[in-house]
Amino acid sequence: MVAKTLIICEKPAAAAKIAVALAPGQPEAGQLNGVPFYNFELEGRRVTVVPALGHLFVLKNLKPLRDYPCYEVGWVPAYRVGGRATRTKAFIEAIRELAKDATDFISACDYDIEGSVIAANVLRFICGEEALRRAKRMKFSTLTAEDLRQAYEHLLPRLDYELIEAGVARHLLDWYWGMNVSLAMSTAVRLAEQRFVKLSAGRVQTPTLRILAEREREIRSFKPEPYWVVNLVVDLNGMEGVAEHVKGRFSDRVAAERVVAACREKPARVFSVEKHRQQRSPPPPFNLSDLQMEAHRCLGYSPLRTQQIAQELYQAALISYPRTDSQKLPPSIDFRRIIEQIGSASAEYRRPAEELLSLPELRPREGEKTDPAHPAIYPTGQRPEGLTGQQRKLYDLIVRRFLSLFGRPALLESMRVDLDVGGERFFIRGRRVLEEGWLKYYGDYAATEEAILPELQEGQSLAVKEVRLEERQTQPPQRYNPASIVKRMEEVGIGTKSTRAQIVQNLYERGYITGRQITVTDLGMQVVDSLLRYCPEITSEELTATFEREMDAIQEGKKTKEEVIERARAELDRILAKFKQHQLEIGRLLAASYRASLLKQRNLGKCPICGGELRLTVSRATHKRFVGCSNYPRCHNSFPLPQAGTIHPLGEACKFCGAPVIQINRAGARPYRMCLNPDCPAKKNR
DNA sequence: GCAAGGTC
Repeated sequence: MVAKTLIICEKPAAAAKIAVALAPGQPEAGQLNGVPFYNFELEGRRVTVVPALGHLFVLKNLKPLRDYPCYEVGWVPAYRVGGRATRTKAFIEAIRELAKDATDFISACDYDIEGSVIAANVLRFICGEEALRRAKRMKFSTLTAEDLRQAYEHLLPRLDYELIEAGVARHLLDWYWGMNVSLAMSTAVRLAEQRFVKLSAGRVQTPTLRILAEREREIRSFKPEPYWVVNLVVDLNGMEGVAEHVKGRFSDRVAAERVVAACREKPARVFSVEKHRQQRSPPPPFNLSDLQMEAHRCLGYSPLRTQQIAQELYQAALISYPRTDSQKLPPSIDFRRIIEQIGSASAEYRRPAEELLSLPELRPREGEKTDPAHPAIYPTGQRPEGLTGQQRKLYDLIVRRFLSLFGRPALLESMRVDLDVGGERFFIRGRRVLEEGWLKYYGDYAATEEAILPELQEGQSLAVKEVRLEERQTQPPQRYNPASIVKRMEEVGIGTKSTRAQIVQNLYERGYITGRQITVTDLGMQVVDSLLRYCPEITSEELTATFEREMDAIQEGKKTKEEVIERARAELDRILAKFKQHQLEIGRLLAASYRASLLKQRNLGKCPICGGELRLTVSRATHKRFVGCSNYPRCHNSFPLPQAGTIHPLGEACKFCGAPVIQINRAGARPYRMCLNPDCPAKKNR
């Protein structure tokens, strides 16, 4: 029998690249139940390259989760857990079939902790312990043909068992902490109130919730304080301008009034005119989190939505791999070809593409961040066809960002004019673009607001149209939105590029947070409070850091997986025992805040007639939903509602009639906003 | 039912 090597890859795209790189000619491509694989001969051996689909095996409790602590878990095929990952069944079966006559095995998954676990589980559970023991390892950091061939020629003689052990420990620790604390909270509510509420906690989700809860507390306890500003409306050679007093905020009204009095009936004299020129370089290439931030800012997409659309564009071969941290684009990418193709595919990119192609050299701006496996996100140049509206917009953002990278820096001129009025000093700033550079390629996404001031001379006298005293209030800190909290998670080092957006989404689904400007619900606040008291470890990003140190120790052979697991169990035993002692009290608090959150969720706004709460209500007679007043039967105010879709209060009053505004989300339709009042004057003219 | 991590 001819020897046969089975090369196991992390994903289909990697399998294709590895096969093409290693095969002497064109590899023979096959399929088993929709799972691609590749055959070729190399130095007298048969080689088969087959992909996994990420993790094909996941941890599952071995007996029903009735009580905690529970540490009995094992690996099972991913398709057997929940209704998801159904495709993994075909992958497991295809690998089993292709492994039948294999004599040698190579792991060619990503050389990181998860990739090592993916390959090890495939080997152990599909190919057998013997295969796991004898398998060799391809080690590469990019999927270029050159790197892949090198990795094959210099095969590591064994798997990195320490890395695998570290990876398995990570899975177990996350399961132990997450499942047990989640189970403890749900059990507490069930025992205290005989009802089930799906509650969860985890190494990443709980510190994230805590960050949001701390911001919520700052906002709730914020006491706005008044302050005053003095503004000067002046005539700048025929153009109206508003100058600000150099002192900025006056905490004392009397002092501000004195300034106003000092300026009254006096002309303004131009005291000084300062101009500065500054260059602004293009922003770096997109990695996933930068794309998520920018798509939120420019297009209003949630990070999860952006990730989904980017995945679709990747699968349509329009952009490179989106789950990357890298802000770098290696010169091996054929920038000239890509820009040519972008320019010829669409009229709107033709001019920018032609301009860039006329440059002597195409060198992109790069950022600092790197990724071991993938470059930054860039368009492939393939002609887009049949895109949905959202896909088209995200693609446009990616293309324009890419083109911007090659543009010259923009040249901006900023101007500061200081004015003197009766001995009081004011200033006004202007800004204009002298050379557009990359800004014109980034188009509307480049937010450079110009404020062009006319030429003014020192000593020149200007007419003062008005001296304004304005009372303002200090503002509470800004709320996070889904994009900024994902960014914050990245900064504090929790979650991964692939999971952060989903974890934030889970916080919404648990009812812990709500709104695009994120508000933490009573339930979310109580979850954080309870855990801060009884399991503070899980509320801190330090737990991730601790895990990472433990993983490093296992990789370096300083600790064994068993020691690490044993210590975690002992710590959890102690924490969970304390939790259990107080579970009735914890359960009552959690249940009470859960009820309060549900009630608030039904509140859509104030009743314009009696000042009560307008509430989402279901009619006993017809089972249809409508909006009723909390003061019923004293107040009979009510509004009809559309019967399909989910309803979200926006906390705003209609500009035209004062009724609360709601948003309706329907599957397959774009969310729309409406005010509750069917007789609103704004609806009359349609 | 309950995590976090890979993937399409």
